Amino acid sequence: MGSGAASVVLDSTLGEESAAGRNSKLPSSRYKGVVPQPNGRWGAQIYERHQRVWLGTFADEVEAARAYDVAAQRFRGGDAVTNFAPSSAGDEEGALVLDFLAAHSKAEIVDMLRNHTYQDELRQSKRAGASAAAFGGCRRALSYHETAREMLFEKEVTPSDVGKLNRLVIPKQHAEKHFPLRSGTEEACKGVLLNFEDAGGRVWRFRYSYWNSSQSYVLTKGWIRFVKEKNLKPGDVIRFWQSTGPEKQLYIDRGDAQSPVRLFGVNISERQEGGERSQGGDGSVL
DNA sequence: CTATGTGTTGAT
DNA sequence: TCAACACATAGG
Repeated sequence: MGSGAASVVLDSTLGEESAAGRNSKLPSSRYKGVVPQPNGRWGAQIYERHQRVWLGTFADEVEAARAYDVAAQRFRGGDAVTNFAPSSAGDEEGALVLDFLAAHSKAEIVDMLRNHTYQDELRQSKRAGASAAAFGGCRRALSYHETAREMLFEKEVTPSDVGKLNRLVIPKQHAEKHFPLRSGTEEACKGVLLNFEDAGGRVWRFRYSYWNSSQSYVLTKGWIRFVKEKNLKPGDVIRFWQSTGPEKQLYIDRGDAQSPVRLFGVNISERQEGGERSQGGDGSVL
């Protein structure tokens, strides 16, 4: 529970009382649209037409404040009062966000916030949007090192991933999102060949398929060669990327080799305003 | 049982 | 519109 981050700002009017009244008052949030929950978590809410619209609960107060900001901008437009710097059409990143908000109904946005899937959905839309933009604009082909790309996901490889099983398990969640296989078809059964480019520009070809026996998505043929070549050890992190252009070239590289995340020359790997996130898996930076 | 979200009220 | 507070109830 008590995430250390939240500073305990005790109401000065409270003093030291409440010896009898066991229920000390809940701490108010410093953020608009954020309300404390009895269990130490934080709720987000926005009002519309005299009615409260619940935006979900969050472990992190700042995350709740962000959720409110998203809703505020969708519900009330560009001049909405927000906790943190609102997305502006001025910068590329902000324009993307605004487009995304405009493209979805209020109910959809609320749903994403309540389910904590907003970040994921937004990132997905960025991928599509970037492709579309690249189609429209007349730009020369980008060379390898200039290619705009975006990280899809990363995995800390397990002993079995780099062992004698000659396969890498791709976490189901990520596999189904980024490398969908039409189940039931021969595509899912026999698998498909996927090409990945590494940091050195070398192309690796892996067979990608679904194993019914273990209900997992795996990279098989070609994988062990990559392991040996890169000297992958258990605990190493590998990352999967995809170019944001229309070619949708896939990339793979080691996690430490931190290459910058760029989207048309704008570094989008920086944090937005505000704090950190700690929740499970998804909430990543992008 | 706990966590979530609603009913409701008084304030701004 | 907003948040504080109490508490019903959703959900594991």
